[in-house]
Amino acid sequence: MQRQSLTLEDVAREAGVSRATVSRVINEVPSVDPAIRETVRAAIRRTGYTPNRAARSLVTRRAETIALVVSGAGEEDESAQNAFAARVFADPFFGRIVSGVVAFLRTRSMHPVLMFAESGPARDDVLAYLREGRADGALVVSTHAEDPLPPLLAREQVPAVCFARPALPAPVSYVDLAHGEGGRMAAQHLLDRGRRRLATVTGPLDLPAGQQRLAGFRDALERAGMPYVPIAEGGFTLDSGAAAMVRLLEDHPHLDGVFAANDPMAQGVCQVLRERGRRVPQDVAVVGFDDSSVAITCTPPLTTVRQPVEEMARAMARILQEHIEGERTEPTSLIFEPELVVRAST
Amino acid sequence: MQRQSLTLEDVAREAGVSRATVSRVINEVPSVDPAIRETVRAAIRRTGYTPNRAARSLVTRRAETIALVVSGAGEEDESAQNAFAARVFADPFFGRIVSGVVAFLRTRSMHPVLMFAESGPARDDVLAYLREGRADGALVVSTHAEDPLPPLLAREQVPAVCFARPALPAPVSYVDLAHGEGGRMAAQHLLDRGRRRLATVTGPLDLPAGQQRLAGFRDALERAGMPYVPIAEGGFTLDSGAAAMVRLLEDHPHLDGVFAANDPMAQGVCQVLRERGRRVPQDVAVVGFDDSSVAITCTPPLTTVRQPVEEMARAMARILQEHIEGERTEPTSLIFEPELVVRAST
DNA sequence: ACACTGTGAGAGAGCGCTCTACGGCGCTCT
DNA sequence: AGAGCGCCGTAGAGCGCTCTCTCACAGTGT
Repeated sequence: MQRQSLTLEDVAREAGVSRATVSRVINEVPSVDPAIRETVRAAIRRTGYTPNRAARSLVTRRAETIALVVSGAGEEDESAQNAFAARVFADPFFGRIVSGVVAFLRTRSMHPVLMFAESGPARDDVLAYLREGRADGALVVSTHAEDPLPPLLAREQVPAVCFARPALPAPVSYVDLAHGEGGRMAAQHLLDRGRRRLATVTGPLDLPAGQQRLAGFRDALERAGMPYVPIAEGGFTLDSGAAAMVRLLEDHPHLDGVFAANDPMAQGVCQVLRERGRRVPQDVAVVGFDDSSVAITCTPPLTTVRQPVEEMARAMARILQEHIEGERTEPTSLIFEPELVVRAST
Repeated sequence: MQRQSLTLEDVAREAGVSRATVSRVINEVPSVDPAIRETVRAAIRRTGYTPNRAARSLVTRRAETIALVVSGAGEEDESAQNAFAARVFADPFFGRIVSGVVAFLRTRSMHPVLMFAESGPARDDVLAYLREGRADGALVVSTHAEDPLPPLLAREQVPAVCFARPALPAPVSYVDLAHGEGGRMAAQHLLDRGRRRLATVTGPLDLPAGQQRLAGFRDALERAGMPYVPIAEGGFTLDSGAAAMVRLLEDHPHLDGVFAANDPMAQGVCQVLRERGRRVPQDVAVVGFDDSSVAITCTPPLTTVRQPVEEMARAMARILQEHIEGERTEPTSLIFEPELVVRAST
């Protein structure tokens, strides 16, 4: 690869100026004579010069790279580790996060390195990567509660921003959704549709998001004079949603409205309802959460509570950038409001 | 960040040896006295030293990073560009590719930078990134035919490996599936199930994968004495599959078997069939392609032709690594065999 | 006893860039 | 007219690492 042999020195010689002047032109330092600037630019074009990033990073101490970490709780088994990335991306949620992050970063000429921290060694890799200065900070998306990564990052004083409030206490910034508000909206919508025999399939209750969605849902019903609601806990997967629905139907065969704490579970709920001869939405109305792509491909398409994921991801990247630039030093939280998207399932 | 102030020099002083010796220990050069090696290791542990990657890259001319590029044909409109990443990851396919790539890279302590080259400027960014030496090579996944990126990479002599044979001729390595064989398997399976009035919803026919799947399907039917098969072209999306099925049913209301060239289209096919009163598989058997996650969540679960995507992605990463290391200099192709996964839709 | 090989550690020259000094120039101000 | 003050460029010192070259020393053969 002879493209590496071109250095600032070569361009400087070509343009008849010094190395430093070329560097100034490249870094757009204003105090350069416009005529000289043009000469240098022409020389750069002529030679096809591209600065070497490692050399620049060495002195600026900036990698212009951030780590985008998907962090799990600890998969012990090796095949589960290998499938981790595939499982993660099976949820359209992550694609939307990536989309938002990239949308922000590309305007700043920064780039994301994709890392998976699903086991202890993988977590150490992430930490080492940051410590080596290969990335300037980390964006963390946890798939499980009790993710040990945020506290570790905080301890190493690495700039970091989490998607969702970390369950383990750690002084890091995060963006999150007003999950409770989302649960409340789902309840209110079902009530507005005239449903009174409601139930909910919750997310994992060790996850703050799971708890808060349930709490908001309950809260709204309590205010409407319905303090007791049947609940069944799910695991945010289609199968777990289906299983939870089976349990609910056994005890409460006459229910007419279900709030599932995410869309895949709502799809499972719909499948079970249909198998048991209930029509959606005529007999039972179903509300999901997240507005992921399954909400649209589901039969029927799901009414769901939308998280502005892309916007949240963009904000997450922006806050990280501010931490890196030193414009922001204290951990910050930023909470977004959900939005109800009404489709055919209610 | 004072963690940057620790250098080789500090460790050398701490261990009472020279900088070079510490470097040797870190790079596991064998010709170091075991006793000294231990002393140095202890000093590294004591000080918590981590090498600075930029400095190392500067001299080794290795970034230990590869670009994982998702390349489109050219989205002009800005909001389409922003949604590109989300659309890409809506297809579980990419999650599986990422999974395979990461599985290989992590054993080599290399890392993937995620890049999207859906427009001209974005493509230039990718090229600049490689030229700056921030990545040692590129893994390219094209979403459209006529992707201009592979020839550009070839021209710049950047080590690169594509997922699927590039439509535009370029001397780059690639991994691919024996798509024709997959089409043949689908046809044979439908014939084995006793179906004789077959049709197919093809992929985009400007894409080699689309052409080859169709060609294989036709070939098998021709051998079975059925030279004419109704076809309708789709665009690899659910909606396009549904629309194609509508057209097929208009002209051929009595068909009893459909091969859709990917799973989302097969799902669209199933939806239309159900709406038009056909039971799947009793009245019409449906075969998909890819074995993506929709194949499982679809009603009914899809019989489909599976690509060993993770394995292909792993191989792609391995070949790239070999190119980077200089162990492999000529463009190489590696073709994988598909596998039929039988589920409820046939 | 001597040169001869081999082994392991140190010295030092960069890798390509940025950035702080500093110097020369022409201008204004007193 | 001389000092002062921008303004624009240049020189040169690193950033932290790798790696070649060199050298010291011990062990071997004659």
